[in-house]
Amino acid sequence: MLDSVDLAIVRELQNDARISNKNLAAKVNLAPSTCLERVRILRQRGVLRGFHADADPGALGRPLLAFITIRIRPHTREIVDPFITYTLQLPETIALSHVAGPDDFLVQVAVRDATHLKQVLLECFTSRREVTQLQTHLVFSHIYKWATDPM
Amino acid sequence: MLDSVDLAIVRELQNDARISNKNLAAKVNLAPSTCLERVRILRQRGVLRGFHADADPGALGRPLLAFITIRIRPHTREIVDPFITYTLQLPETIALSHVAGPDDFLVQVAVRDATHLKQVLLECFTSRREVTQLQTHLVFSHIYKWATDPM
DNA sequence: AGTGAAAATAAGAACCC
DNA sequence: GGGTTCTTATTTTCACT
Repeated sequence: MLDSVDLAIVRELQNDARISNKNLAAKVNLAPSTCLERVRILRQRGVLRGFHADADPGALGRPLLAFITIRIRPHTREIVDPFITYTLQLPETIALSHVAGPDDFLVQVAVRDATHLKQVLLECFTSRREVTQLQTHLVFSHIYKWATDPM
Repeated sequence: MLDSVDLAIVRELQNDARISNKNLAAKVNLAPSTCLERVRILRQRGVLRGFHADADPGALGRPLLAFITIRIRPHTREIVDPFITYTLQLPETIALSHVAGPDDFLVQVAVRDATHLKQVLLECFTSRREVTQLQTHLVFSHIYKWATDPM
């Protein structure tokens, strides 16, 4: 499906999405026009889903990160779907994972401080009837590997 | 610190890091040269930390995502630091969070299939002496909100 | 800080191998 | 599928406000 040149293109764009097509082409040993076409196809096929700036949450007034594991009951579509919609609409929510395991959801939030976190937990989550259990993991440090390693 | 124009620039780049400077300038009502300078300063100040392509893990041969919560003992620097280094070096690791809460670490992994996941769990984590407890959450769906909502 | 115009550079299209 | 060239567009610098 993806050849080594495609993988190289993806890797470069994972590391720097704002690299110019000319530079990208040079890095992967292609002519600019060929490289442009490859990128276009990768986007069209959904291999490259988007390009996003990574902004410091602290600079944006949300220095505190936390993971919240949540169990809800009953775990039916009628309860699950509205819960997902509700959680995603919260400005504090950064990411939401629907998971199988000890918990049902893993919500990542970015907040101003501990008071703000408490408020989100109590007012947004524990107050909801379907939420039966909730655990909070305060994030000390978070490292994201933007580029996928080869297997 | 950041005025509303800076916030608008950050928001646009979070949504599309490959937007041209010309278009970005038009969206935030600045001249291209002014916009370019603002972006330069935002990068220099560390507000914008980088720009990354979001690639489909499935297309890269890792369709299965999982969160692994890990407790280690003892929780001392001599044990913690090597554990972090070790985990980050695993090709399957996508993200690592050092957290306070019921668990010590939250590791996000991308794997080929259930067999690969089992292998990672058994060979990479449970086999390590410092790992005292481990729980796996298989990810059904994962939604990431790239742009930070205003508070 | 912000702008507009000029020079340098890159993108994108047409065409060929 | 890949490359070269050419036209168009964008980026980036700089003198000025």
